[in-house]
Amino acid sequence: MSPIKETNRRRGKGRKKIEIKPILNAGSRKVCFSKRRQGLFTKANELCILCGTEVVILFFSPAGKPFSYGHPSMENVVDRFLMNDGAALPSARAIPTAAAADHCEEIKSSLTYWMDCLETEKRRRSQLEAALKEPWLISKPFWWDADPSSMSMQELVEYQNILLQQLHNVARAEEQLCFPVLAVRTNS
Amino acid sequence: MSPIKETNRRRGKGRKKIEIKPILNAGSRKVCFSKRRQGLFTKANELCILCGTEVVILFFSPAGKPFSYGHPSMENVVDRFLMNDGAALPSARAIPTAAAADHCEEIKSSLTYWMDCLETEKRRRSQLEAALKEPWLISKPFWWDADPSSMSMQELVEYQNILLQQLHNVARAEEQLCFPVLAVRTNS
DNA sequence: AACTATTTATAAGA
DNA sequence: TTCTTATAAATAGTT
Repeated sequence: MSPIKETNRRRGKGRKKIEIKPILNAGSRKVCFSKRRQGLFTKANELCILCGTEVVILFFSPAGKPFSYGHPSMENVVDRFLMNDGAALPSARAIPTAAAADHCEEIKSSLTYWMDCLETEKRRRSQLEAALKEPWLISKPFWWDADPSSMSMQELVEYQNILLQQLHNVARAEEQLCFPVLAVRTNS
Repeated sequence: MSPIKETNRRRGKGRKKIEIKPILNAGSRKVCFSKRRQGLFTKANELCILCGTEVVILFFSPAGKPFSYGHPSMENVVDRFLMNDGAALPSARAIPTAAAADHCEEIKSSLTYWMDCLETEKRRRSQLEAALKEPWLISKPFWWDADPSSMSMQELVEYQNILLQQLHNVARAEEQLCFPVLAVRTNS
């Protein structure tokens, strides 16, 4: 009857329930990430306003890009958070807002001390990481997306083996789906 | 007929739309905070699993109590984040010997920063040491790693394609390493 | 803490 | 990417 734009009717098929598990497809993963990142920030913001909460959210996208949300500001909250843990360093907590020059020297020497400790820790950590020798396994959330062009030959071979092993697992899983009885027999 | 507990029926009157503004009543604020904190953590966790994202959330309750959520671990993400931003804090290393009161705040925040780095380094080192002692932790890339035996056929095929593509990439990378000249020619 | 009527978030599809 | 829509999920108010 009416010249309703039928073309624009019933376009989406609506939300389906999804299982919470890794999204294999990189495109879908990216879309999901964008939507949910926004949702998370919105929720965090509402919480701040409703309850007067201070919040910081830090994260890395699937592509490794860092994001942050902070209210009132990232530094502020991180700072307060660390101050809470910082019982180990009383001088850091005792600084009045208007800092006295006396305290400044004290803080400065603390700083030097802690920076030295940090250097030592970093050195130890590097050694350990070198021992692990599988940086592409450690740094990539979805290891099968790792970039081979930046790997050494040794890494390539190790990575290749893992890929082949996983392909094998996939093939077995496919057999199980197609011929469950045969598969069971094969296993026994 | 049935001894249904009519007493317990239709008790709530359902959700109302609320304006996002500070909740004045302390009791209501606390309840709201509890519910939404849980919601925020749930969302963060889903994002981690779905997209392989690393996330940290820090915040303070209205009562000033600190909370944190982190996946894979708070330290890990804060660590990566700060490492990334680290260039933004050059002053920390360049503290002048004669410190002015003006610089006190700056130094203080640097101190907090470096203490944080130290903590994360220490924890990270513990993790690595633990991993070294347990080879099975290393050979299993991640706990969320795709398990073919629980995939549908469609997922299996998609995963298989990703793996095959990646194997192809690995093979090319190996060629590049072995015969750089040939590889260049192939590309032109 | 448990219950629901609603609002809100979001998976799929265009 | 952005929009739409059906539906799943979160949650405000109440008990």
